[in-house]
Amino acid sequence: MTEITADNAARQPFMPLMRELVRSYQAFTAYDAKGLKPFGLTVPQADVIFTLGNTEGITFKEIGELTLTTKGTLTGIVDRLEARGLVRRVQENDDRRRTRVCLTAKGDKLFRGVFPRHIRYLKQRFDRLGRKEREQAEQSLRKLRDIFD
Amino acid sequence: MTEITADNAARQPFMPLMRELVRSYQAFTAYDAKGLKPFGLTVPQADVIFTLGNTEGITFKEIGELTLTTKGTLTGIVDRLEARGLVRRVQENDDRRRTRVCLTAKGDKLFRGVFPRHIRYLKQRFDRLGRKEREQAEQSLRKLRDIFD
DNA sequence: TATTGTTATACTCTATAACTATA
DNA sequence: TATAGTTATAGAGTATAACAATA
Repeated sequence: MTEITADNAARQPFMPLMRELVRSYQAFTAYDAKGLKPFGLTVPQADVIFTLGNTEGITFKEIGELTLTTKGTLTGIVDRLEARGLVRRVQENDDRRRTRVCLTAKGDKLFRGVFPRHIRYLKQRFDRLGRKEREQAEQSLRKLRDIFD
Repeated sequence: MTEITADNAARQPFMPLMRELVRSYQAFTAYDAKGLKPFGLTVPQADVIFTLGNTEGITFKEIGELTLTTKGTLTGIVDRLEARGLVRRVQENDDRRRTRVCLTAKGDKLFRGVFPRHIRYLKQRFDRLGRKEREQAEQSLRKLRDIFD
């Protein structure tokens, strides 16, 4: 058990794993963002649109839980989507504190046009992994997530 | 080979892997940012400070390559670190287009104080993985990165 | 001409905390 | 009192492209 100093810290056995996690996410998200850009969507915006797709609308709270976005941030994202006419806010009647966010017709049209195309775009890369590799990666990432949750 | 539509897209076999990649990174980076906050460092700022540690200074170009940050963004990050007296810019003599960024004495002190502590903080969590799991995760993430590079 | 880094623009996202209205 | 969402504050990071200095 040697002490951790500034000089030897970088040699901790988990450092390569941490680096790979960060760099692989950066590489993925850059590719993801690039594919969404032509549709005028940022990654967090697309996350919301894709979450709302094929639903009757979801409350802010639920969207926040699904996308790991805090409520203040989500208000801004939804504001921008609403300004573009892609979603609308609907007050719930049974509990008037709640607001459901729904895709508009225009938003649904975008969802149906963009989502499958974007999935194909991502699939091009993910398909370079074999089934076994994919399952292995999925399992490893799940463990990694558990560590930090 | 069925067509990908908005309705079945979410059932593509790579979707769980993608979700795990994003969520595990989000969980990690939230923990990471929380540990850096008391030192007044953001994640990208710490990335730069840690990259500069134990070096004689590195050029913008190299830092950008190591941290995957574009030059315009890096200028801003370095500006903020310089304003706090943690780094300084040094013009290179052999090629005067290049600027090396170095830790100041204050920056080095911060590096030596924060880096080992932060590594221990991260290690607490990463050590919950066994050696085998860690190596497996590292290997999977490397493959994942290759796909998007 | 090509490269290094800066500047300008214009946003988007972020955390945080106080606030409003409902329950 | 607690919860859902908004607002206010104050950055920080981002992409992009034009730019200056140097090679």
